[in-house]
Amino acid sequence: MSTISKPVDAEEAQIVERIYEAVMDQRLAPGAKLSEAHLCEAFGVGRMRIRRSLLILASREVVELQPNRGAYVAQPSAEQAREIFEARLAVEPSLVRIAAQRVSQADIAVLQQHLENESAAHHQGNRREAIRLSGQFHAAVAQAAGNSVMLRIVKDLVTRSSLIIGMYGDAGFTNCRDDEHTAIVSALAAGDADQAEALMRTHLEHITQHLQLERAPTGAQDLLSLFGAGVGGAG
Amino acid sequence: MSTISKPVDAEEAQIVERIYEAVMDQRLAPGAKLSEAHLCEAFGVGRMRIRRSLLILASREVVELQPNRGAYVAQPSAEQAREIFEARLAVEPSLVRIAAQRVSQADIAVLQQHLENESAAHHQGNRREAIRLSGQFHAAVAQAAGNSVMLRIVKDLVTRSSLIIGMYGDAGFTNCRDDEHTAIVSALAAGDADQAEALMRTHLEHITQHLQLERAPTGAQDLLSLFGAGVGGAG
DNA sequence: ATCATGAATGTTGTTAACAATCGTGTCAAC
DNA sequence: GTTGACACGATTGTTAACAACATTCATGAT
Repeated sequence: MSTISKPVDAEEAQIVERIYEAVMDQRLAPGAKLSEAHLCEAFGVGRMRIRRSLLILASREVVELQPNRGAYVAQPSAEQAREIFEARLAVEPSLVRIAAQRVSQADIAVLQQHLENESAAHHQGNRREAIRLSGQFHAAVAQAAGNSVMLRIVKDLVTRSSLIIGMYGDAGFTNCRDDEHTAIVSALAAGDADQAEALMRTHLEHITQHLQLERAPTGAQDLLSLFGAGVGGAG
Repeated sequence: MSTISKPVDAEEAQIVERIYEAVMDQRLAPGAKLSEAHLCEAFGVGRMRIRRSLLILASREVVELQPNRGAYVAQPSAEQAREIFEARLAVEPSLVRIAAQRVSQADIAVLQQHLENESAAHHQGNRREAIRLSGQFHAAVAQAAGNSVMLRIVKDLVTRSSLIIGMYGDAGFTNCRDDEHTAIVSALAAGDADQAEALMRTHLEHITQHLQLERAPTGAQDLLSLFGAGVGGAG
């Protein structure tokens, strides 16, 4: 819907954007390998473009670049997960408050359309689309707030949240409950900044509560992260 | 003092970090050209490293990459400046609240040492150092809050704030008034989250008030941005 | 004198070949 | 049967040369 910026080149921005979306709707699982050659083939571009795109994604911590080993979709640690949701809790309530003070009718219409799309995806059982839209809702709020700087911040946080939910979330549990989204939009439409902020806060808390950060993360790299640091233990 | 992360390579991270600092203490003015060849010479590395570093900096919007023209230190527009300070106002009060709930004695000691350094730089008339430290103070708060995700966000915002102050700030006015920093640290030491948050909010508002966003930005590219679009004027 | 034109120069962007590293599979030894 | 070493294949990292583009300066015409 919106390229957040122009990382120097339109074609390159598109590659970054598509990988972003693939991470967001969990087509790319945490730890998935992103081979240069495969990406070159997939996008039909030279290796240089892919490398640059991967570097951008790495600088946003959506992928991890392991020297001489390649690029992998990031696997946020439990600590990083905590920090990311703490950051969202610090940013998004303030953000929705700003949005409440500034939304136009057109913005409200966009958000309501978004809610309908979410609902439709849910009823159609289109899980991927539901996840993607439920994440994009938070970016849509940032857009309604009219602050592209915060939009980028939120978008990065939401994308990494998708990874976290994929690793630590209850199986089958989607990003957000859409009825909570509906309530937020209602508060925005009513211009009730206090309620919008409160609803966003509880919404984010609900998401956090459905994480099991103490659980060993699911994925390929478990043994590495478990045993990589040393052999110490209670034995 | 702290490399925020490991963008794939230590040497590369150092280049990025040093350019960051040069922007922060206004050794690199907004609009300054960053020639690849010059940077290669300055850092003693190959062109590839420089290009990667510039790409990272561009993805953080600290430099702007103009196709076929080169890399320039970013020149935030008035609108971007508004968004950046709005973002800081949304993030940093919450951040200092978190810090108040979590700081250790060691963190307080670090912050107080920082205040002394700021004060010393002021009294010695070391303007660059004063500017740099006054920006780094906000990053130090993020570090005290124990959230590296928010640390990076704040660091990016503060760095871009330096550019904004360089373009729209009163001449000779430094980033922050250090006595306000002192008050914030006092509130943190007392564990008074409410006051810390309030102080940070007013502090940021004070900075914003000393900007003149409607003024034509100062800088090297003035003539281009002023006359690029047309010849109109009061002859 | 001013402006347009065009070559010359310097800078950036791209490509391809080469070097280095890592993972894997095989084979021998214990 | 398991373990270790070794060589092979594959992937990433680096370098250098080349191409494309923009800027600048000189030249000449109006």
